[in-house]
Amino acid sequence: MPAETGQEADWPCSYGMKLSWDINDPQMPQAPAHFDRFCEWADGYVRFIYRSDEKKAQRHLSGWAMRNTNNHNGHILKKSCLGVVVCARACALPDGSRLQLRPAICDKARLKQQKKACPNCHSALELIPCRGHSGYPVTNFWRLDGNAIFFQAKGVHDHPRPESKSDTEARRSAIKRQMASFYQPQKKRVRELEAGEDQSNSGHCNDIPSLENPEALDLIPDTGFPFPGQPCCSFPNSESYKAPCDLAAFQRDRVPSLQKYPNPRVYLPRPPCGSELAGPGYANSSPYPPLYKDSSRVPDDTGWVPLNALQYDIDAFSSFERSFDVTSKQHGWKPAPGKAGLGEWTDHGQSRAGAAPGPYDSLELPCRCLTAASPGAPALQTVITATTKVSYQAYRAPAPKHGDNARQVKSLSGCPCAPENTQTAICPEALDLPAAVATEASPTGSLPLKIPGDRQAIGPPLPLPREPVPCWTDGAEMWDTYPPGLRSAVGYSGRVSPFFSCDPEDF
DNA sequence: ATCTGCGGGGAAG
DNA sequence: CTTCCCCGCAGAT
Repeated sequence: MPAETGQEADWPCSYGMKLSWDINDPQMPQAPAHFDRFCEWADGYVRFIYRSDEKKAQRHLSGWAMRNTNNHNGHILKKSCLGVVVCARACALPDGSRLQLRPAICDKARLKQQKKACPNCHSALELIPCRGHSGYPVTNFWRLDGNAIFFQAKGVHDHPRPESKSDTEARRSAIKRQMASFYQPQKKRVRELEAGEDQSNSGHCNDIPSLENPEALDLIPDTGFPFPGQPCCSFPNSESYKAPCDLAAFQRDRVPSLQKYPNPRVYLPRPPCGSELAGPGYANSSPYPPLYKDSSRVPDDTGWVPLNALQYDIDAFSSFERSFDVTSKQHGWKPAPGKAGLGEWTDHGQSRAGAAPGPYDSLELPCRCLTAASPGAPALQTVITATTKVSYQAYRAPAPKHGDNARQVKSLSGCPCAPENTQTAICPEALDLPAAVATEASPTGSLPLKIPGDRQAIGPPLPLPREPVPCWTDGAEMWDTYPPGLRSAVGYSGRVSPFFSCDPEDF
């Protein structure tokens, strides 16, 4: 029977990728020998098999903002990515990072969210849609079968990570707990202050702006609170990790070309490490062919650092909107160090032409559950894309035409990632290691042929880790017991303090 | 108020 | 026919 083994804890590779299956298969692997640990930031064409009692899997959670999408198949839940909400001006937060809010899942709530202003510079917020799957949003599929929950992701997120839901929830609960004993006394004080101060709320700061607003607690820096940081997935393949990642160069090459487009949206903080390179969508439709040149450069680590640990909560900020006018004094976008001239985010438009992948780079380094294997190994070879009520209910075997090929590929891949080297399990991001790059698609620059639908995935080898990433969470309950912040307890404090302290110079 | 899942239905290839 | 997406409904949080 399937059972998690002790060694599984350190298993750096996805079991889901080691088995040959597709979410649409009539029969899923029976009694898997092992299960994957929950991957909150699944990205790329990956598959995981979770225990049916895995809480997060049961809830179909994801760090990405995924909304339910009807696939007309009651057995398979399909969810598509909503992208990320960012400041239209790409203003830099106090710590230099960028705002990356989690889009509300509910349409109405999302519209409402977008009407709000950037909590940092007050300019408009912008929703960057996900186009990581051949121009369409990345999709995730969930299927409960027996004692396992099968997960399959299709597409490579082409945008920064939004704040994860678990981060938000954990942060709030932790902060609330900590503030519990502090709240009452401060609340009283705030009221006293408010009573004696300007009520206009214009360009004004309160010492303690939002204790009145529970949501605002999200903005309160809590240096003593260990953020979960990004869940760390292991880097299965040391080779791919070292790989050609010359995303920095790639980016340099790409940026100029992006400027030729109407609405270039460029995130430059970090090397793109590959999503576009590996993603099928980009492989065949991106106007910016991947170029690999100088691989000697080590990408800097500035810019789009995911703010998972500390995302501004728009609602929370509402109180600030009422109380402060930061617009006039707020600094605008600042080029990331070393990226001057390249990081300009010029696009303020809301849409990208057609279904083509957005003309912008994603510097954010989404978690790639490097389940892929060696650079030459095919990624997940999904043949059947979504699930259609008809095909699924008919339980018809995968079309031989493509299915056979896919199977072959699958068997070949077999998750060669083998890295069982637990050392590689260290989160590269935490170590500031250069992002790994996946070049499988075409180290030489050649592009995979355009293949309709998911079959594209078969062509390009895997979406290799364009970044260090990892997504394993340590234990289902890790969110309740944050490990020391991998990314930034300090950053959190830094980003928020300005609002909290209301230092006049910060506004 | 939101999240989440379901299902109808239309558009596009 | 397949695959996508949008929309509304309803139950759960």
